Amino acid sequence: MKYAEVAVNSPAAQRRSFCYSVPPQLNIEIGQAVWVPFGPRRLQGIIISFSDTPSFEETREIEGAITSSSLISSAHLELARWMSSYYLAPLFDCIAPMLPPGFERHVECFIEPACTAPVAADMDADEKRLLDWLELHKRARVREIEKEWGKKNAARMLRELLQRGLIKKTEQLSAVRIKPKTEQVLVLQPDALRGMTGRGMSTTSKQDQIVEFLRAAARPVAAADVRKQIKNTSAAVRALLQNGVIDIVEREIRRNPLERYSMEPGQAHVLTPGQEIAWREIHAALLSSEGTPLPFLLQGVTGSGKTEIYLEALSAVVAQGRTGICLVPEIALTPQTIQRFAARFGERIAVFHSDLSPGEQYDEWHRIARGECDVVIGPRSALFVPQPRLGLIVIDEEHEWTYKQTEKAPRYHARKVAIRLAELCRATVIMGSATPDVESYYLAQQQSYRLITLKERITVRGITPLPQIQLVDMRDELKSGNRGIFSRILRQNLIEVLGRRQQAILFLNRRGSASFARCLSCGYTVKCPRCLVPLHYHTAENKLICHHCSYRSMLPAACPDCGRTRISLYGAGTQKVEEEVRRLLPAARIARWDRDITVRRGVHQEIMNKLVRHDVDILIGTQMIAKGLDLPQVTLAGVVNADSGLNLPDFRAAERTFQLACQIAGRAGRGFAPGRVIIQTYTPQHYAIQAAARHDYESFYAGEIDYRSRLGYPPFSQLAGLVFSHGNAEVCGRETRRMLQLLEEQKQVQGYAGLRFIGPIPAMVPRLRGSYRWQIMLCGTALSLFLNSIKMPRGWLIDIDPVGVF
DNA sequence: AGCACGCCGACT
DNA sequence: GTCGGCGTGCTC
Repeated sequence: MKYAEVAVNSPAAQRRSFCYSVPPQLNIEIGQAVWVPFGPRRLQGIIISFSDTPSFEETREIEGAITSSSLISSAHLELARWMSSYYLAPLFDCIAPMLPPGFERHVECFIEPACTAPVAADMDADEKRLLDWLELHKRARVREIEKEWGKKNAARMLRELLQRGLIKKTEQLSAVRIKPKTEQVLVLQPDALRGMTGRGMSTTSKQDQIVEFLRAAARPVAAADVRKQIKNTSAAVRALLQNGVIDIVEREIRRNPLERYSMEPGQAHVLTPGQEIAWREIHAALLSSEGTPLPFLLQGVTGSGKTEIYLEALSAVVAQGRTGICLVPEIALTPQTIQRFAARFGERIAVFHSDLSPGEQYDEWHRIARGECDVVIGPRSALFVPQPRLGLIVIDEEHEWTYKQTEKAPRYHARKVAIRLAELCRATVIMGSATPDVESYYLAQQQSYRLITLKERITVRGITPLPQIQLVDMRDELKSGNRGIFSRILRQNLIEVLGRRQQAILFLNRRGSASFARCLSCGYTVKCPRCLVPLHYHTAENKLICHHCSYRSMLPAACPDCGRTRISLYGAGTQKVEEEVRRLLPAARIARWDRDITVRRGVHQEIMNKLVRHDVDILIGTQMIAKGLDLPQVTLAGVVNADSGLNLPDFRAAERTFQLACQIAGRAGRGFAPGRVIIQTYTPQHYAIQAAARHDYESFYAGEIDYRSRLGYPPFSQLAGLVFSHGNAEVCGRETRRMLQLLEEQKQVQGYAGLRFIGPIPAMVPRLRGSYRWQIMLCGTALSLFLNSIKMPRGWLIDIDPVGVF
């Protein structure tokens, strides 16, 4: 007897696999998908290994194969196992992103009336109504009944009626939602053609027109295309089919997401001497065949030609007969990048992301699996496409936090997973950024990565210096009685830009903007007396709370610093900025670009087009506009509130602020006119602000790494976040305190030195979907290993290496 | 997730 | 007394 370890698609499975016996007649391999019995139902599972001895006493049998061959390569399976153990995530959840789109299917439950005559005596009115309703519908989904009668009520009634044998429960697999798309093709039958000519072609009947059209095309033509050329063809086509003149066959067609992008073939750029030096080093590593090369960290300011290096490297890998993956932070914001890739690789690229229709995803995945794509571009999930012979993974803008999955398990970081995957495939990794993640830069300093720097910025003006940055101390504005959003100098510059018929970008750091208290007189932000971090305002309790030590206080009536009673919750939204600009410059054409207005598909493109056509003078937006915009007419970039992000209860706040300020600075002066950047701040002395103003990554890094080492934050330690959610606030508090005690005990038992716990404190989002949320932070080393030894009850969520706050 | 079981408070 | 909420354990 043969046994198989199966990763089953059930939250109950968690990180375990389940052992099943393999029926002798069933021929299956590792990585194949199977149906397995699991409790009372059937689930999808993936075979992860075989053995001759069962790892469980009473195994059940695999019911059958879903696919005829393996879906997952051994490298990917190994990657999934590693992710499961490192991120403490269910094994199946780690495999799921590697499966073909539309693969996951669940069993639906149906209810139908049983044949037995109902005994009316012991039924209530609702139950009678339900039976009548079922009699009418014959067969209904449990979901529908729940919707009609309410979840709890439905569950109770169904249980009782089922027990009394008045209804039957049946199961059925949910329908396959994604299939290959096909079209009907008209094929001219060669011998039938002779008969036609014999009959004379003088008439221009519909039939003749169609035959003539097909003959001219000299190949099978889609019925839809014929219909487009010749109107009202259906009767004629039917007749031709009946007479055997043509045949109609189904042909599989590809849904091509690249059709949305224009694909003008582009020429390979000539590398500048600076790029040439960088490229030579990477090229040498790509050619070398000894083991896995060290990952590259390519540091270069906006416009220094990182993309050109990526393209060169991918071309070189493709020339070796291998393939590449290029990760981008957010696909919707990178049409220009995709266009450049399409120009270089033409049809042999694939775009893979969740905005594609399910059909497009399906087609792209299978194209990739067949080895038809040299390069796959996509967000973090594109890392898991079945790219054969993977030779290179590019991670563009590697510092971006979109590379961390936070909302669902596995809460992985694409950078870390990419490096692990590259090890397994002996592939190279190139990470690029103008402002590398401090942790990445540290690893480069430690020689774990190879650092390559591109220093020159290239625009249409040739090698161009970065735009001049001016810091504006907003406290001075307050002192001189200006309580507006804009400083006098920013106002002046906006007016000038409009006068010169150029464009401006106004950037607003909205994260946490309304959630801390600031004195309007002196600019002081209310801080925790114990931890000195800004207190965070929680609407639910109407209190300020410290996210380090749970200190609480009311909103102070007077400023603790200057004593005046001008404390208020600080924050200005994009709408407010827009109003202000309209008041200030009534003639300006303004566009707003943030999360609120970009839910609809195509809105990005709409705004982009307007900007390019110069139908917009001033663009106002949040983080979203900091990235990727390449508009030559933009000569002014204003950061309205550079330091509002600095006050977030997040040790990466300074890093974020620096990165955003640098990115914004990169937006201005990309055309023929030089650009200007104005940064408004209440803390001009802060090293992140100072460094950003000088475009000085090195000095930012020096300040930041010093801060991190003093506080023992990453890269000098590892973090893990534990979040507990529960409908009852009391239970939440109790359970998190119990967990903290358990953690402390385990720390003692296992002798973990240098491990500390922060919390329990309410999560940043203290209530979510009716549940209260509390969190505990762990700061130490080898946290996956440590947490592995702790039993996590229901309701806990684990985030290893969290980015941002919960 | 779903389901069964068992424990306590609120009622006929 | 018992109905039903909710916490807990189990699924190869």
